[in-house]
Amino acid sequence: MKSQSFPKPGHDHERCVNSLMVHAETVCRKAGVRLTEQRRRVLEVIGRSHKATGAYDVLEAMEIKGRRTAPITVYRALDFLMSVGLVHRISCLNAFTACHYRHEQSPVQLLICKACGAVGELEEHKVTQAIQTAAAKAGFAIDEPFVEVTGKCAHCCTA
Amino acid sequence: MKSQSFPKPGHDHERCVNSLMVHAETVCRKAGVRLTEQRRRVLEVIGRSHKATGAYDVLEAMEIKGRRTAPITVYRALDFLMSVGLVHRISCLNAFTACHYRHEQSPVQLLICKACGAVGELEEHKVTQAIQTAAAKAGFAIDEPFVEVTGKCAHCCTA
DNA sequence: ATTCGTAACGTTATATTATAACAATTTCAA
DNA sequence: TTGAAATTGTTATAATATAACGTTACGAAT
Ligand SMILES: [Zn+2]
Ligand SMILES: [Zn+2]
Ligand SMILES: [Zn+2]
Ligand SMILES: [Zn+2]
Repeated sequence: MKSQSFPKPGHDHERCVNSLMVHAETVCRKAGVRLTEQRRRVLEVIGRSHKATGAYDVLEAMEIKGRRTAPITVYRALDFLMSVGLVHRISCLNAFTACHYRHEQSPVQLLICKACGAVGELEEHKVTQAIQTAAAKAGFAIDEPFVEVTGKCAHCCTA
Repeated sequence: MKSQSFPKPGHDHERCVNSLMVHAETVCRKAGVRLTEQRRRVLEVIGRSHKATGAYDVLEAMEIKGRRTAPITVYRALDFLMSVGLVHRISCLNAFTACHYRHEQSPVQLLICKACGAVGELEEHKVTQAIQTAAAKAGFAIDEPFVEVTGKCAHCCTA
């Protein structure tokens, strides 16, 4: 029901980043897990935009003076961040996006704008329920529903 | 609305394959596109099971006397088969599955059984509509909705 | 039947994404 | 303090996908 719109172009993204990192601390503390330096760095990089970010883009962005960490380091951090819901995987792009919202692990629908690359999120119970109902009719017990929708966001539609 | 159930274990799969290939001919003829030898071979391999098949599994299965075609050949055939709706991509698995059904390009929901690996398909308008409604509320113009659901199929639930 | 443009395929090389295996280090609590 | 578990480092490799370009096959028009 709680429908999160796309971030406006030109918004103060610093605030998104700050809020994201504070939120991350909270989430991890509550869950009794550790937001280590590596995990924080990866989240920071992914959070720098609302677009999908590839694992190797993260890797590159984390590079300090030509010294880069190994891919596995990024993937490990990503796995962790996904496990606590701070990052979503966008499987149709083999990429990732930071979750700037506050849903609590309930299924999300990802909207991917092909024009500007931004990723929006919906948390529509009706969608989840429709899937649930349809699956049940087929006797299928849902583990996890992945909904990824490509298209054009509101800002790009009017532009 | 038209809900396709999972194929029963032990069903006569030869019939599925035959039907699939006949259907493929029809579809291609109607669309005025060519179901070439390579494309046919790729579809045959993927159609051999109701499971998700990786591109390199196809490649391996197409091998004749140690002579294997190049990956690009398989990917090209896959792109073609997807374009005419004879194959679906399962992006959460980086794999593909033959479409044994007769929906006409309308959005499909893929059900992936983690127990037996089988892939079922739904064509629930209610799901598509719920997504459409939710997206519209956010001002998002849908290009294509991808719905992939992992879980346990009816046969594996009772087993 | 010949010609010509396009679609399909072959060939080689390479890009991109992701994980395996095992050692070293850090953390936290008993 | 010390020992088990979690995290990270290091090296190597697996798995998935595409680029570039030349050749062949097909089908329509002359
Ligand atoms: Zn922002
Ligand atoms: Zn956009
Ligand atoms: Zn079958
Ligand atoms: Zn099953």
